[in-house]
Amino acid sequence: MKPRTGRPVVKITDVAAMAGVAPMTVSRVLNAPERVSAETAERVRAAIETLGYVPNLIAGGLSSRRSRMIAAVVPTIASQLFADPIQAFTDTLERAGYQVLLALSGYGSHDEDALLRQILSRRPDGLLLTGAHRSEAARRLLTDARVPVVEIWDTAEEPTDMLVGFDHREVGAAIATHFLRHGHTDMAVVGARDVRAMARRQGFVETVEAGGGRIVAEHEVPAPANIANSRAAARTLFETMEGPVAVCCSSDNVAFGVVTEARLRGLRMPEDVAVCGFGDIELSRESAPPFTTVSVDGMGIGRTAAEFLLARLRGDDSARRVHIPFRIVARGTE
Amino acid sequence: MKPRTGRPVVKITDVAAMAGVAPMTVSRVLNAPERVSAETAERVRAAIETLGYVPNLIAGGLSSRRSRMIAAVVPTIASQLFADPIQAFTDTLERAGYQVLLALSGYGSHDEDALLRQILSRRPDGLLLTGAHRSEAARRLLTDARVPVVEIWDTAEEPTDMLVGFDHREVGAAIATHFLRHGHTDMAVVGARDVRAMARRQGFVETVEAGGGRIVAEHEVPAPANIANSRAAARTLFETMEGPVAVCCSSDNVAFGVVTEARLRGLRMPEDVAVCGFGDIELSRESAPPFTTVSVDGMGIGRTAAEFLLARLRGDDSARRVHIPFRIVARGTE
DNA sequence: TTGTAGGCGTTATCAG
DNA sequence: CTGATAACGCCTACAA
Repeated sequence: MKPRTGRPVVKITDVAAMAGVAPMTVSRVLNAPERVSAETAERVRAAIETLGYVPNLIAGGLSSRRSRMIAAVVPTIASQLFADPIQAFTDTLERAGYQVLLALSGYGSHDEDALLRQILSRRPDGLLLTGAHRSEAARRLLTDARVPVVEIWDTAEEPTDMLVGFDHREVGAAIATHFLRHGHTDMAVVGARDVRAMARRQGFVETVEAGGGRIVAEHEVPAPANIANSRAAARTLFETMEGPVAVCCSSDNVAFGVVTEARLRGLRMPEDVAVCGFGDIELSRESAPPFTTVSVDGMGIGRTAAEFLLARLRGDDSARRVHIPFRIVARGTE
Repeated sequence: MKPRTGRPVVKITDVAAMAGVAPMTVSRVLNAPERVSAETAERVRAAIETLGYVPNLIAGGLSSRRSRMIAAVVPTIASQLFADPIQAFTDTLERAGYQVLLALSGYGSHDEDALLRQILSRRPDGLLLTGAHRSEAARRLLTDARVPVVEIWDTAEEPTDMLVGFDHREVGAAIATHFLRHGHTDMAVVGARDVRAMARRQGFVETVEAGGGRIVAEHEVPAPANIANSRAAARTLFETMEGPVAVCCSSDNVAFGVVTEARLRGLRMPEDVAVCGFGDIELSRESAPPFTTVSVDGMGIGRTAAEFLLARLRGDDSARRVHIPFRIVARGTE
């Protein structure tokens, strides 16, 4: 923006002048071609081509009050976890003529309100937020902005607006049940301490204890969990454990670290160490040995979230909230 | 955007009215607080607070001709490869008050022009592009738009504008030299066929042949290369090879696949199979065994690219082109 | 330090 | 099917 030298950037009036039509007609050729005669459209398109006109969506957005932009907030792209949802979300919206503004929030509770304010100042037509627990201030910000919002990857009693998620406590409980069913009683928890990992942990611990098992160790690694820290935690765990253990990991990265250390130590899986990850990223399937993990349909979540927003943008005001199923994929580490 | 119900979204005139000042004063409080008296600023801030005013950057951008937005185009976020550059780029620009619009281009030659046109229609104040080889049309689009552009992660005789990259052929050559120096003569190439991977491959092959070695096998996997396809390629390679081989992989994902298969087959590394990856992602360091790879300072690239853009935006018009060093990190697979 | 006037480039709306 | 006119909400430039 802001050309300094040479001729200024081409605008709609330039195209209109060259084609011998009103600016509004150029606009129509671009946004509603069916409402322009074929010959006129042809002339206009020729002018656009020779002038190299690129429409100014900032001006268009101000006038139409539609930015044709959807913002998506995810914690990080350093993990594979959110790659699928983002990709599916983006693809679906692009096909509908929207662009996605991707914002990274990090895991610490870096002032989400400030980030939202920044985003909202661009007047997105819709918003995807990861997680479903927001401050009152954030919720007010969002409702005041009157923007459709989809929260994904979590669940809450009262979502801000629309929701495409699952219950992390249930995930933890499912892992516990799975381990218990396979006869494990001594369990360990290794992982990060972000909100959702904590929810999974809680579900796991509760269910283990209710089922007659016990938690023999807990090891924390900083979020987002990397392999190095997870291996370190695993080493500590293996040095102190006194018998077979089933380990509930907060992500596949963590699980990979645990499996790797177990293998290097010659521990048998699942006899000595059972492991379950979370995420079902390629590594869980294609490393050796592959390991058991929780699979969530990330692409489905992304696509559904996009469709919910599109429906709302089409004027369909029904509330939309779905829970996406998850499942444990057993791959030999129990 | 486009509220339908209830009161309309608060705008600058509402704040001005409540604070008893002109709209311009509110604008100043937000954008140049030092030019407003403390008391006035206080009143204005109070009004902003109670009304929940969120500035409209679309309107502001149209007026000021600055979008305060920088667009970044990367092939994918499915690989860890670009996570560091993106993160560093984003962090640096955020500190300077810019937001980053992340766009994914994919690897196929999906019409880059169309993507650029879309992006430019938002009038970004600057652009980061991955790769340095563009069509003439794309270059014209970019120069006509008069936007500062940094190309990263590659090099070219005539970059579009600024450049923070390295020569992929040199990378391939360095791997070849490394293998040759360790006494390898029979080499294989496994990997994707995207532009830059091909450049590395070319540098590798040339240097191997010039150095008296020979290429005994080449295996292709679709881009972006995943572990599964890489393992499959490795299996084929190992079934057909007749002696020790040094394998040049197009990425760490590929190398992980090769190392995994080699380990499962009981092949010794590096005696039977030497492996070198590209990217130095955590997996190369923290999987077992760790493997040799090429390390590039991704964060440095991202930060430098951001700084180049910021300098240009400050009005400094000097050309900026740097080559970022890379190095081979030997980790035991030779 | 604060205010006024005008315009940024496009599209909604209504008229022809 | 096409055009004229008036916003859209803010900021530049200038004036007081």
